[in-house]
Amino acid sequence: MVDKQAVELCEDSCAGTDTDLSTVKNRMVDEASAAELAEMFKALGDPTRVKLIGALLINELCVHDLCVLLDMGQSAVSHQLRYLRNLRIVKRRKAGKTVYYSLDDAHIEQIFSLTLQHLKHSH
Amino acid sequence: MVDKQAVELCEDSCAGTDTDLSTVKNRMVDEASAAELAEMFKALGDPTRVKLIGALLINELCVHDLCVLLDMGQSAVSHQLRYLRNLRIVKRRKAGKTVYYSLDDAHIEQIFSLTLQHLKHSH
DNA sequence: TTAACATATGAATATTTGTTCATTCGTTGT
DNA sequence: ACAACGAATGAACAAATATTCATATGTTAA
Repeated sequence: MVDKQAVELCEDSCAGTDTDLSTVKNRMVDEASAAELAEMFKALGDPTRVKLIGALLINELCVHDLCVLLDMGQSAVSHQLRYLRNLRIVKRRKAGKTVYYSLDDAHIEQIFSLTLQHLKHSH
Repeated sequence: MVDKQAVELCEDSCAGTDTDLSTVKNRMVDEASAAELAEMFKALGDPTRVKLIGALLINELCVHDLCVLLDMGQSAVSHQLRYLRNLRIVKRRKAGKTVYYSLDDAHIEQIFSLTLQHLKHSH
């Protein structure tokens, strides 16, 4: 009872922001969408993967070239490429021994460059 | 020597993709930008923070209300809000005992909704 | 088949991260 | 001053993560 009252007191005070909580709750992103969004952003939330995507934004490239460009071990690069591939951010094409990677998702480029712009315009 | 040749052989084979590595390297996102991009995306790469932002996208809200909306402890919410505030994704306004949070960055909304669209249109 | 090579993968490890718990900091009302 | 409340914080812990190492695939050439 004491607890409930405390909650209500706060809800009252916050009602001053012109909407009540149930309205916000209804318009909020649902659990599933939140999870998907987070999963997507998490994939982009690592310097190595950002660089991989940044490189593939310019050109289709094989694993070895990505290793040279990022100055990283082959295994590490391969693991991250698999990660990106599982999320369909990146796709691969085999040609003999070498495997070429490229972006699988046009939206990534938009999201990527939109955020790049944002960073440039925020001193 | 043997190693160098191996590298060159691979570079040769990859030259077939119409650009050479030095050209790609020059056009690639630099280390600093990659780090900033990753930092930004990492902030968005967690379900809790996605939900927080999702709620604040609709309305300015106090910590307690966010706790109720997300069904989470006050401490956890507060920690995540600080995280978002350090990256200037979110800002706060004090009013007596309660602190109201809102989005600090218009770009976030763009990035957020662009990615939401993307998720909706990918079966 | 054998050797050489490009890539993939599993296990191990060190680091990072999200939440909880306990406590503290400010503010308001008594 | 005191108690009550909303929010912030630091330490601790469990879970997730990125890289390395060693090894395994699969492909090509000899």
